[in-house]
Amino acid sequence: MSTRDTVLAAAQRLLATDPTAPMAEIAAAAGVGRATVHRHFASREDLLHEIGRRSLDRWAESMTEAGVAGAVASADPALIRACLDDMIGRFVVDADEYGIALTDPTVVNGPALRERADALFAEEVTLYAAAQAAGVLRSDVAARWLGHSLYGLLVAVRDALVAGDIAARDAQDLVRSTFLEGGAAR
Amino acid sequence: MSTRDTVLAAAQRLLATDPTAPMAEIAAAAGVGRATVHRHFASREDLLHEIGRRSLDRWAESMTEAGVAGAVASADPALIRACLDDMIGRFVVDADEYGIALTDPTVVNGPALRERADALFAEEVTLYAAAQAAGVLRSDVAARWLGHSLYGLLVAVRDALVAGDIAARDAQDLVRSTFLEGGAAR
DNA sequence: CTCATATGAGACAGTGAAGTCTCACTAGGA
DNA sequence: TCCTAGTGAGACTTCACTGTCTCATATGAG
Repeated sequence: MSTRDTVLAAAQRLLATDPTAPMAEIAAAAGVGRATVHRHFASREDLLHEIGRRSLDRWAESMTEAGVAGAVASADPALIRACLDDMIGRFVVDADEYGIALTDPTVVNGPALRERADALFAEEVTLYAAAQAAGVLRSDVAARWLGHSLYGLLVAVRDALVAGDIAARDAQDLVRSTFLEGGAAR
Repeated sequence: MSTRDTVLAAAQRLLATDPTAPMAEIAAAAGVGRATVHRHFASREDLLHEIGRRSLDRWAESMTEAGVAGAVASADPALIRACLDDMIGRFVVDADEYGIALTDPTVVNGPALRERADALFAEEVTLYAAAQAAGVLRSDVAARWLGHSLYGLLVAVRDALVAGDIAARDAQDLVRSTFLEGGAAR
């Protein structure tokens, strides 16, 4: 792994728990001199921006790999449901690695990133809308609300993992099950 | 409203979206001089601590008013369900007014606040556990996970409101319904 | 009116982090 | 061997924020 990637990885890990961690700490966590960090990222903002960009890349990638576009186009309930399960699983993994961007406004800072995040969310919502049309998801709530609620569950996973209340291997099924079936007894 | 309360309210509102907002911005948002803020709160940490304390107060108050202790003691499914609905509604209102700062390390900073937050969460979880025992909530997931997922939905509400995707008056029912029934079609 | 209290505005110094720069060292290729 | 690129360490400047202070002003009670 290149020095640049080492720094990025360390920064992602560190900033997830402390978004205000100074550059010196990030450098130390990466096992690198402070000057070296600045050789690869002109400013702190540059570093944050790059993390945000990568997070969005991963988000887009996960939707592509889950076959969101195809599932939406198919309008097939079984395919949509499978795509949904797949995508949720990928999101849980992503959130674990790229979790910072979840709640921190300092990461997705620029208007360009903001706009791209909105576009990705809109793409994600097309799946929810298709799922509603196909009878997979309920239609009495806004498709965008379903998107927000899944996002909220990803935040919940992070908190639960930090608190040690769930096992990492259970996270995916927990989110899928809670997102789809809720918490009420059957 | 006293100047002190004005500052606190402004700080809560501002710090909910930007926990690093400088004192000058907080003062400006409160329509007050920077020196005045320092007259009421010796340091920034004091201010944050007070916000954290008040938020936890409100949390505790909401659980008391919802009758959590009584519902748990009763073990009555109907009462527990009513208490749950009541509590969720209060939490949605609280989250709107007090921000979601309860997991932000910059707000809940001291070990004392941290400990109290843990205790309150534990108290909340007793309701989920009682609900599981009474057949109101599903028992195949950890009670603490249910707590985290509700918190996640509160985050979702905030985001959805900011994005303009839901109406404030729908928030309570949306959270109740999503928390209990999930997003799958019936 | 008089006075006490609270405030706004602004000046001030201290602090910590960001960013720049230099210099010496190391590894690897020509 | 020599040279180049990348690095660590550290000095240094700049800057934003914090916290303190002073002084003039407003407001309300007596």
